[in-house]
Amino acid sequence: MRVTLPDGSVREVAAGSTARAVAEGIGAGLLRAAVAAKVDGAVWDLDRPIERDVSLAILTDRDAEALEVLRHSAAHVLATAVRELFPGAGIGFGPPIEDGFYYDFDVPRPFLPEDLEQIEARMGEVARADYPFVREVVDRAAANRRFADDPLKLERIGELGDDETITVYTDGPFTDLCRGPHIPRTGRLKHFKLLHAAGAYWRGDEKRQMLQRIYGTAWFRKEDLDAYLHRLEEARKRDHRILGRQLDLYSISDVVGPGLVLWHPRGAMIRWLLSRAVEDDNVASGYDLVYTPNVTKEELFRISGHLPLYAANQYPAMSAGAGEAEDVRYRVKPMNCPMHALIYKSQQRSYRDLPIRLSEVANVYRNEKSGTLHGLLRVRGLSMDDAHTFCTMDQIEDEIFLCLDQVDRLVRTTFGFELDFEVSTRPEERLGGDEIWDRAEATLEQALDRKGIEYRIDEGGGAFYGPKIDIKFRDAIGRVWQGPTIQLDFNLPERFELEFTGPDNRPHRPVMIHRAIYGTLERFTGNLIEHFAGAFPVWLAPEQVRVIPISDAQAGAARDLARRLKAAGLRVHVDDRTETLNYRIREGEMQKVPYMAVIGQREAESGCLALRVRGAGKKQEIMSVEAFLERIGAEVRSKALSP
RNA sequence: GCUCGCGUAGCUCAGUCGGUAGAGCGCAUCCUUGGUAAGGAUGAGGUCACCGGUUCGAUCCCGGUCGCGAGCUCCA
Repeated sequence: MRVTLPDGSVREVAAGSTARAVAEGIGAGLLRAAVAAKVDGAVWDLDRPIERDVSLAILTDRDAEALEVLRHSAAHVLATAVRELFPGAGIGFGPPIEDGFYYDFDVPRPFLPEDLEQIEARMGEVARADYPFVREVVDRAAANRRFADDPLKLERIGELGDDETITVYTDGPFTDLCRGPHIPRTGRLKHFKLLHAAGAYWRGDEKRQMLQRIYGTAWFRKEDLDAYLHRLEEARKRDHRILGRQLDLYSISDVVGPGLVLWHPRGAMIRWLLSRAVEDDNVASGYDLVYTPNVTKEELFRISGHLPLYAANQYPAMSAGAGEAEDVRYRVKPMNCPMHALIYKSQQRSYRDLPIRLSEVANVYRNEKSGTLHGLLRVRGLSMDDAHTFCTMDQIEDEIFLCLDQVDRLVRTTFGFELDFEVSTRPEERLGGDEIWDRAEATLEQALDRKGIEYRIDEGGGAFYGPKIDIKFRDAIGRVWQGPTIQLDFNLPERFELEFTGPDNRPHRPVMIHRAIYGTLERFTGNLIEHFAGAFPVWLAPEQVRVIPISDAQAGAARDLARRLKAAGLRVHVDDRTETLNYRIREGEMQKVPYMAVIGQREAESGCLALRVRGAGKKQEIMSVEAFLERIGAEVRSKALSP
């Protein structure tokens, strides 16, 4: 039997040999590091016999796929411990996930933090017992017998096709229905931690029973585990809900309602600067600005087709205004597109008028489920930087290109975010013929190709009314957020009977493109708070300079300086409270003000300032006011990312 | 929306096995006029989320409501 290794070399081994034997033959170091094997592209257990000629790669603790194997095995060890401590616990699924694993259990009461400690300790014992993970192929009858007491597993077995091999894995006292593969022995699991428990519906279906899910993480090296836990800690410290309060950016009041944001002056400044940035870019890019009402007759959403489909997400209807018929109902708008469509429709359009690009930073309200609300990231009152382009099929590519340009400027360049593109294609149920979809999908891809952008394809992930481009971005600590979307729409033009007159003097239907760059100002601001950990770049900082006189004697000079800086368009405060210098410096640092200009006797006399740069510690620079203005002015103009 | 947990001063949190509460920060006043991350003193501030029940008595026990958190689900 011939085994081909990744370097192209071929080894002759006896049929029924294992990947472990091959690794052993190559070297003791590789054997020690070996976790699993890749056999003809599929991940296998190290000890699974190989019966035919294959290509084989040994997966070591440096391979991402090996880490998945470890985590999946950690889930089994977790289940092993739970089964011992909570006999009779039903077992659901226990997959590896990004950064860890979970396992769902059917138990009479939820797990408490004390339970997790106990379970984690027991997991350690299971790991140290160094049980082998034993793979067995069983037939359906045997599987059903073995899991007779586990209805959740029986359900899964019932779904397996007749052509599928059913395997079970046993580690010590615990046997689980599982496709595998696993680490060879539980002793390989050394660095892990249980993180938290929460309810989770069986198969994610809220109509089905709720299981208790335990989340954990596992790594090959202690440093990796520590780094991950540190990353969690770091993320906690960057939480925009905490920073939002500390920096006095926004609040959400019970009295106003959940998911409805009160923007305080400092947060409002950030929001205003962001919306100005996108509006400036819109105008420069050839969009027209429009404004539309916050409430409309419900009829509008009947025409658009959002009722009844979307009604659950809308605030309930209110009755008509004074003097109108009782049965006229109004709704707060959850989106702008129908109104923009009506602006399009307000006059006859010629193909010569297209594309027509309408943009609006607008408040819309969506009655999101209470459980989904989360600080600024998930709200009910949304400020969308919305735009709708009406164009011909032939113009789509250029219009998409324009959107991608905006994304590039406003998101990638301005904030240094790495972007990740995904094209979602036609779903099963859709509007419009294949010919239109072929063209539309190809056009999206052409625009991306033309811009030299790499992208993934989410096959069948598009909306019923058109394909789209989803753009995700990665923040300073590696977290991925949903960013801009560019969505084609064949439906709304249909429903509103939008037309333009073509060169053939006949009516044609335009295509609509929905697009948001920031998405919503709430979410994007929340992302930025976490990305910058509250330390906004100078152009975006609500307070750019804090002027601090050392003693009362310099208060006048400090106010003069502040006046000069404000005249140059800067956002400046003077902190001349009767607190010590140390105290005021500390407060300025904690408020993350990018620059503090300290004015003592020497500076007051020489017309200079002692500049303290945020985060730079004791280092200070004495400079003239002119030099400072030049420096900060350049940073604001260029939207510099530091300090 | 569902499951579980939580809700004490503006903030962060102690505490009360049922007898109406405490710290630090912040705030106010006074002293200190300070050269780069907390100078000192005094003081004000709480129907212990809200409604109902049990009890001689509830912030504490029970039920409900609202809000928050972790998830599930969904999405910008």
